[in-house]
Amino acid sequence: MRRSLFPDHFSFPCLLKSCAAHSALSLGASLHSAIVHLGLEDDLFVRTSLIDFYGKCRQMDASRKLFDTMLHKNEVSWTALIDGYWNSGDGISARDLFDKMPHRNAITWNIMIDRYVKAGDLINARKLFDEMPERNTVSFTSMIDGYAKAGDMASARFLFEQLSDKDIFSWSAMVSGYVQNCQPIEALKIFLEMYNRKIKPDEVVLVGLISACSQFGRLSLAKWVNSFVQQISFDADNPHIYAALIDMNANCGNMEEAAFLFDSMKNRDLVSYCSIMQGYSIHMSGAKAVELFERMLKEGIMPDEVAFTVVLAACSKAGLVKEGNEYFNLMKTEYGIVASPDHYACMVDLLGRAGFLKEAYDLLRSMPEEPHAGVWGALLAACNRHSNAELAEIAMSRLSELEPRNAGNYVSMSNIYAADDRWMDVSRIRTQMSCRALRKIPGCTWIYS
DNA sequence: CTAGGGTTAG
Repeated sequence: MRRSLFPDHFSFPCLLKSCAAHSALSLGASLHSAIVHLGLEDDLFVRTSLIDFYGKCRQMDASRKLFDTMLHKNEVSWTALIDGYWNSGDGISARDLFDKMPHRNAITWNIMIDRYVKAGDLINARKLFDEMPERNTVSFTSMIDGYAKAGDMASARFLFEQLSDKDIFSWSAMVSGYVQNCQPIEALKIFLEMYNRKIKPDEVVLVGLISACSQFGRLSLAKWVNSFVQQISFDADNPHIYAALIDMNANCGNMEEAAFLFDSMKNRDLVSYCSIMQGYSIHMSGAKAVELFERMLKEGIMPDEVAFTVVLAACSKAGLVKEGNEYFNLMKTEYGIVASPDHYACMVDLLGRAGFLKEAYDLLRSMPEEPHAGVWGALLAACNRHSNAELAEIAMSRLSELEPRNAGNYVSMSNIYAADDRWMDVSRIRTQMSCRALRKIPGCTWIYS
C-alpha cells in the first residue's frame, strides 16, 4: 500500500477544518486520536488546526490544553484560541489573550478590531485601531464598515478620506454603507468617483450601485444601470447581482424586466425569490407573490424570517386571510422561526385590512414582546379603513409615545374622527400637531415614465 | 499542497 494514501501533516488541517465547519465533534475527535497515533500531534499546523477545531466546537478546555502544552506557537495558534473564546461568548478571556500575545503583526490587530466591529462594539474597536502600530487598508475598511452599520457615515467618510491606499473593498464598504443608511445620492457619487479613477468595479460594488438606484425609484436611471451592469459584469450568474437587479426593476416600476431577469436565472435562490415576490406585492399582485412562494417551497428552498415577512405582507395586500394565517403558523411549527414584531405587524395588517379588528387587537396583545410602532401603526391604519375610533384611540395613545414625531399617525387619527363627525376631536389633534411643530408631508406618487 | 483578516442582495 502506498504511504500517500494515509492522511499526513498536510491533509489533517484540511480535514479538521471541514469537521469544524460541520461541527462534527466526534469525527474530529477520532481524527485527533489518529493524529496522536501517527505522532503528528506536535506539528505546528496540525496542532493549530486542533486548537481551532475544538474552539469552533466550543470545547475550550480541550482547546486550551492543546495550546498550553504547545512548544512552539505562532500568531495563528494564538488567534485560533482567541477565536474560540470569542465565539464561545468569553470576550474577556479572548481580549486577555490578545493583550498577552508576544508578536502582533497588523493582521492580528485587524482580526481583533473586526471582532469588536461585528459585535457592534465600536468603542473598543476604535481604541485598538488608534493603538495599533501600523494600520493598513483592512484596518480602515473594518472600521468604516463598523461606522456604516452603526449609521455614522460621517465618521466612516472621515476615515475613508484619510485612507491613502483605497482598494475595491474600501470603496465597496463606502458605497454599501451609504446604501444601508438610505443615502443613494452619496452612494452613487462614491461609485462614480471610483469609476472615474479607472478602478474596475467588481460584483460587490455593482450590487451597491444597483441597490442605490433601487432606492431612487427612477425608471430612467434603472434602465441605464441595467445595461451598464450587463456590459461590465463578468459573472452573469451571480445571484447577488440578479437579486439586486430584480429588486431595482421592481422598485422602479419595471415588473416586466424584473420577471424576465427572474425567469432567465439558472439557479434561483432565496433572495431572488424574495425580491420578485416583494416586487409583485408592491405592484398589487399579492396572489402572484404567494404563488411564487409555493413554487419556492416546492423547489426545496428553505424560507427564512425575511421570506415569511414578504409572503405575509403579500397575503395582506391580496386579502388572503386564510393563507396568511396558515403561513404564520407554518413558520412557527414547521420552520421553527420565532415570530418577530415585524411578522406580527404583517398579521395585524392582514387581519385589520380584512376587517377583523378584534382579532388583530387580540393578536397584538398576545405578543410576547412589547409591540413596536409598526404593529400599532398597522392597527391604526385598519381602524382608519374600517372607522373604529375607539380602538384607534388606544393605538394612537401608544403611537404618540413611540413615535411622537410621525405626522402620518396624527393625520390618520384626525381622519377617523372626521369620518365620525367628531370635529372637536379633529381640532384637538390638529392642535397637538402644531404644538409639536409637525406638518403633513405631502403624499408622493411615483409616475413611471 | 496544510491553520488566522476587511466589502455584497430580499
